[in-house]
This record gives sequence, C-alpha cells and structure tokens, in this order.
Amino acid sequence: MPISAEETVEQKPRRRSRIREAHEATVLSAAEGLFAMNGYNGTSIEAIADKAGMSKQNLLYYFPSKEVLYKRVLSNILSLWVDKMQLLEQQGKEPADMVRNYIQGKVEMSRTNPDASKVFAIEIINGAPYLKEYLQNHLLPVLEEDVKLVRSWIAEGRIDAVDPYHLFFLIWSATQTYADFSAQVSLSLGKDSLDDEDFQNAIDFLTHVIIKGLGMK
Amino acid sequence: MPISAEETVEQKPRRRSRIREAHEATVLSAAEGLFAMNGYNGTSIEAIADKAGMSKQNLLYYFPSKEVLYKRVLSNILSLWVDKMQLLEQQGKEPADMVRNYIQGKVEMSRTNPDASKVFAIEIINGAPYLKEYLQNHLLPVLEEDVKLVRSWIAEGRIDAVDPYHLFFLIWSATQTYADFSAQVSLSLGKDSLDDEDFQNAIDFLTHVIIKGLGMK
DNA sequence: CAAACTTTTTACCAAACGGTAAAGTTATAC
DNA sequence: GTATAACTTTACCGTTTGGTAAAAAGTTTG
Repeated sequence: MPISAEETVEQKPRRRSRIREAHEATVLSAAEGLFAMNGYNGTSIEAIADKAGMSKQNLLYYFPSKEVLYKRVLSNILSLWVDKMQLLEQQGKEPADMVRNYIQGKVEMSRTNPDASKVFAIEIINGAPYLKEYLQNHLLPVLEEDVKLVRSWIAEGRIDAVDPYHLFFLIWSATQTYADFSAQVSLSLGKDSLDDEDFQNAIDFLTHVIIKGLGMK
Repeated sequence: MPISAEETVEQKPRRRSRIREAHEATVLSAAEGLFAMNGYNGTSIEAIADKAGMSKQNLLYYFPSKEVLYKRVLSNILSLWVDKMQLLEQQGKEPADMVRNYIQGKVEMSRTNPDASKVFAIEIINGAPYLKEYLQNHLLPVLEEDVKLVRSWIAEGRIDAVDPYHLFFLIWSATQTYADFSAQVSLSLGKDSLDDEDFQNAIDFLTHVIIKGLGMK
C-alpha cells in the first residue's frame, strides 16, 4: 500500500484547536499560582483543575501527568527569565545605564510575575532537579558573556575591581526578593501588599547603592 | 482528698529522659534537612523517621503530628534567626563596622545553617502562614529599632539618605541567597558546592558594595 | 449529513499518607 | 526486686492522590 500524499512529510498539520490553546493557558496559569503558594507536592491536580474550572480528568486530557504540567509551567517561566537576565541586552552605552536598566527590569519582573518568581525560587531551593540542565545550557552562556562585559569595565577602570559573579548574585537576589519574600517585605513595611511606590523605592534604593558601590559614574 | 506535696507547685520535675532529648534532636535535624529539600508536603513522616533511624510510629510518640514537628523545626530556626538579624547587637562603634559584622554574621549563618535558611525561605515564599505572627511579634520590634539606628546615622550625615527598610531587605536577600540559592550559585561558579573561599569572596564583595554604596567610611 | 476527530464525563483503582489503638519491652525509682 | 513510667513494636484504618479505561457528547470537515 503506497503512502498517500496527506500522510507524508509534515505529519498532517491539523491545527491545534483554539479550545486546546485556551484551556492549556488557563490551566498553566492556575497551576503557576498554586505551585507558587503550595509547592509541587502541596498542589493536587484536582485543585488546579478546580481553579481552572474543569474536571481533574479533563485536565489530564490536556496534560497527561502532573509532572508534565509542572515542567510546562517551569519552561514557560524560564523563557521569560533568562532573557531578562542578560545584561548585554540592556540599552545604554554607559555601564551605569546598563546596570540601572537591568535592576529596573528585574524589579519590574518581580512586580508583574511574582508567582513565576516563586515557582522558580522553590525549584532552586530544592536543588533545581528539573532546572539544572536548562540553566547549564541557557543561563550559563548568557552569564559568561555578562561576566566578560563586567571584566572589561574593570579592565578599563570604569568600575571597581569586584568579583563579577557575586555582582550578579547580588542583583538577582535583591530584585527577586520583592517577589519571593513579599510576605516578609510587606509585613516589615506594615502593609498588606506592595504598591507601585514600594517597587519604585526598591529600584531607587538598589540602583543608588549598587552603582555607587561599584564606583561608577 | 488533700493535695499531696508531690503533686503540687512545680509539677513533679521527673526529668525528661536523656533518650527523649536525644531522639527529639535527631528527629528535628532529620526533619529540617528533608523539609529543606522537599518542602512540608513533599516530606513524609516515614521518610523523616527513616532518616532518624526509627519507626514512623515511634516518631509519632515523640511528636504527635507532622504539623507539631514542623512547627518545632520552625521555632528552632527562628531562635537562631532573629538574633542574627539585630544590627544593634553588632559590635563596633563605627556604622561601617556594624554593617560589616552584620553582613559577615549573616553569610556565616548561610554557610553553617543552609537547611534552616531554606526551610525559612520556603515558609516565607508560601506566604508565611505559620510565621506571620512570630515575625510580627519578634522580628518587627528588632527591625524597628535597627531602622531608627540607621535613621540616626542619616541624620548625623554619616551615611547617604537611603530608605532603611530596603537596606535590610537588601542585606537579608543578598546574604541568604548563598544558602537558599546555593544550587544556582554553585552552578554559576562551575562547582559542585561552595567552599570557604567562596563565602569569603561573598563577604568581601558585599561589604565593599554596600558600605561604599551607602557612602560610609 | 456523515465520518473523523476532539473534548468532556462517568466510573474506578492501587499506592501513599497521616494518624490511632493497644500490646509488648526496657529502663528507672523506691 | 518490683511497681511505675518511658519507650518501641505490631497491626490497622480512612482519606487523599495521581492516574487509567472507556463511553458519551460536541465539533469540524468533506
């Protein structure tokens, strides 16, 4: 029996239905929120299904297992993440401008995607079982380039001779804390939640201390 | 029937047996490690019992429920924690010395008690359900005093006029990241784990940037 | 409209988990 | 040495959870 034209080459495109696309998106969003709040093991697929407005079995039709769903959530997050982590991509010719933009972008990310940040954080705290490989392949190359850039600034005497790696650890932790540790931050500030002014204060403070602390400008 | 002497006043000291004290300690330590690695829901009491070298039922004799055990772990951690968080307690007359000691103490804590830091972190990320009250009552007063101290430094012109609260958020996050995010940090540095030199580099870097960034010295 | 495919519902299950009850064993105090 | 309290083991149980099987309902395409 000869292979007919339709069966060959491009595996029948048969477009993904709109329903699937829409439902997968709601499920992923519901899952992100619950994973952020209760972690992987603290979140049942039934709870995710409830929040997404569908039955557990229906959810399992779209995502064959909890692990697959979790990995999809992670992979969604990472595509957001690593981009923002590239210092070189920041606009500005002056080192100070680039660092300022970098800090601002990361704080904004904490404000707009706190759940993503939390899921990422829990995953790293737990030893990054699913992320290690991805970080190895995607974060590290970006980081290495950025480290080179910072080293060139040092060589040109434009900033103090500090360890570039620890500079990134500082910026990552200080900016993500406004998402990950928002409970502690808002408690300390005596508020129920953080508002735009708080985030602006964070940006102002961090840019001041880090830029001055590096001996820039 | 009159109350006899033994039954009164001091509730019969009947010293807690050495066995109980020793076993509770091993269980608490085992639990801390597993909670740090897998979170509350990801850790079964059977797994904790295994790691502590006893049966699940025997563990339940010492800790009547998983929740009670978890709260004991948290409370152990917090007694370590809040002390180290007091800037005022740091030695040194100069602001720079106090900040230096504070940073150093917190980084050392990340090195010696990484699991405690992780359990604390996960708890905060998840919204601090068990901790909120404790932090309200114990961390906040300490923080308020420290904020006042920093404000007095600003008033005396000894440091730049920055927001004191954000200063503490910065120091907490930047120092705890070496425990909580050690997987990401060591991956970035191309190592299996962090050694003493890495922690010393962290201390040197952070003290340089923060002290200079605050306009001290 | 009918065939083919996608989506949803109904029914079910084995394993893991937190916890209880009670009997059996060991250590301590008098 | 024996009574009492502290500790350990054995046996068990209800619930929750991740996942499967298959039928029913709905949608799309020729």
